Formats: sequence, C-alpha cells, structure tokens
Amino acid sequence: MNINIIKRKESELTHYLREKGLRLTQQRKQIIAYFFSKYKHYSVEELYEEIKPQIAGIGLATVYRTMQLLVEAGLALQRRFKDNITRYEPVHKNHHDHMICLGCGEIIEFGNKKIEAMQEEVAKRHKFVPVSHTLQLYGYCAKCMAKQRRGKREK
Amino acid sequence: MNINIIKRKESELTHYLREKGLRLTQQRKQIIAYFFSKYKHYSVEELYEEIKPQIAGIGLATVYRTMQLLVEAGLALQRRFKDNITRYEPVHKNHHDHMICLGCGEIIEFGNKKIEAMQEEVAKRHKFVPVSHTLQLYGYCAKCMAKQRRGKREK
DNA sequence: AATGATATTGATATTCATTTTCAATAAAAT
DNA sequence: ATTTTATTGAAAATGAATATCAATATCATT
Repeated sequence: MNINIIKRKESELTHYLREKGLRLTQQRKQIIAYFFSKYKHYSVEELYEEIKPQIAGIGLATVYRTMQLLVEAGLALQRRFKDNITRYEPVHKNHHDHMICLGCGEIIEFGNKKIEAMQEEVAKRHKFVPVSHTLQLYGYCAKCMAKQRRGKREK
Repeated sequence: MNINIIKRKESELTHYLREKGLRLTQQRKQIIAYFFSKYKHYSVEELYEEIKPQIAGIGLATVYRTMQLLVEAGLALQRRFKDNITRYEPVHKNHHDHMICLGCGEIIEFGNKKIEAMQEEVAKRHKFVPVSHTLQLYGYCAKCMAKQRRGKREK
C-alpha cells in the first residue's frame, strides 16, 4: 500500500535531484514519506505542525523549501484558495478543480470534461489562448448541510 | 457620460454612509471619482500611484480603507488572481469570470450561463450547496499572440 | 456660524505567510 | 577519509494588508 507509493515518489524525486545536482536529505525523505502517506491539501504550516513531533529539530523553512521542490519536480501541485494560504496536493492522474466548504474547510476535488470544453470555447471566442485555469466552488458540503438542518430542528 | 456615473456612485455611497453613521470625506469623494472614471481592475497600489499626484497628501492606508468601504457598500468587487494581489472592479450588472493574460496582464471579463449551469449540476451531484464560485482562465490574449507571431517571423 | 462628538486621516508600526540570509552541517563525488 | 558545496535551522527580511494613534475634518446641534 502506502509504502510503495512512498518508495516510488522517493525514487522520482531522486531522479530529479540527480539531474539538478541536488541532494536527497533525511529531511526531504521524511517529509515526502509523510506527505504522500496522507492524501490532503496541506498548507506548510499544517504539515509542519504534524511533522514536527516525528522529525526532531525540523525547521519550518525546510518544509517550505521541500514543498517547493516537490512542485518543481512535478510531484506536487500548488493551490491557493480564498483564505490566501498556499496548499500542496500530491500530483495524481487528471486535472481537476475544487469545491471548498465554508463550514468545515473540506476540499473536494471534481473533474468535468464538459466544463473544460466550454472554457475552451469561450476562450476561442475571445481569441484567447488558454494555458491553465482554476475553478473553485465555495459553499457547504453535505455534512455541514446536515449539521445545519439538525441545528435548526433543535430550536 | 462619466460625470453622471460618478455622481450616481457618490450618492449611492452617501446613502450607505448615512445609514452607518459614517462620513463623506474629500478623500473618499476623490477616490471614487477616479475609480469610477476608469474601468479597470485596480490594485490599491496601482490606484494609489495614479491618484497620488491628483490628491495632495493622500495616504496609502486611506486608499486601502476606501476600497474596502466600497466593497461593503456594494459598489466594488474584490478579486484576487494568481499574482496574489487584491484588485477591485466597479460593480456592474452581471456576474462574470475572468481571463488573465500572462503576457500583458490584461484582465478580460466573460460570462457564460452554460458553464454556471454545469457547475450547479456538479455541485448537486456531490450534495454540495454552492454559494459562490470563481473561474479564471490564464493564457495569452489576442494582442500578445499577434506580437508573439510577429516576433517569430522576424527571426 | 460656532461648537462638540467622533469618524477619518496620514504616518507608522504590526501582522502574517513566505522568502532570504548565513554560519554550521551533511551529502556525495573523489 | 577528504573535499566540495548543497542543505539545514534560526533568525532576519520581505511585501501586502491591517491596526494604532494623535491630529484633523465632518456634520449634527446649538
């Protein structure tokens, strides 16, 4: 399971590092092991707090630097939503967009080919050549809606 | 033309201010006069630089505060794109999204009902109740594409 | 028009996420 | 084992935005 993913990621990173004349450090190993063992949209601060007890003496700057490195190596994607905090997610197969719950902060990924196709169309209409896009829906997830309904009933 | 828009905006702001026990100052008047005379997605810094020569002694903080005030009063919308700088646009009729040119920074507005409808659909499928959304396309505008083509030919 | 209460201003300090600096340390090539 | 230099952690610096505060301006009241 996870252990294999982690090994593969470590080897992917190793290739990148070698190519660039960079080094595979203990810190980098441990950060990616942790990051790829979860599937979350981590901010550096969150990741740092969770990792600190596991990696003695790790510095916040190192986590910042390592996450940037993962982006450069193509192993992670950088996202930034309304809260203005940079988050990182493991790269996985397809492009997707995000729904962000205003209640609990959960981030839900979704992909929709039709929407993408329509974006292309709109762009073409404006003679605009799209390179990338981001689409975010802000609202309330199923859990939070249920909680809200329960709250109202109790009044 | 513009003068009428400005007067209307000033009166709208006046209503809001009165309602809240706030005051219509010279600075506020002059900032909205300038802001609504252009149609641009201004950052505070940009607006400040342009306004400074016109309004003697105006402070940066005042521009920040006034733009926030315009948002609260419903006269401006706050936007933030990839460059992580808050921008303000005059409120006008419909909801729309943005294409941002990576070449010249131009911001092009577009609206598309079909895309919106599909977003609703996707959300429903996830039992997610959307409140708002943002969609940005990053790429190259027609002008920049033409410039690029010219550049290549000259080589 | 003068007065008084207080909202607003400009300058500056502060915040917060992130980046940079720098001396000490560790990776990896020889 | 030695040498080169990339990397680290701690702390300082950055940059956009916000908060603080004494001086000033607005505006309702006299």
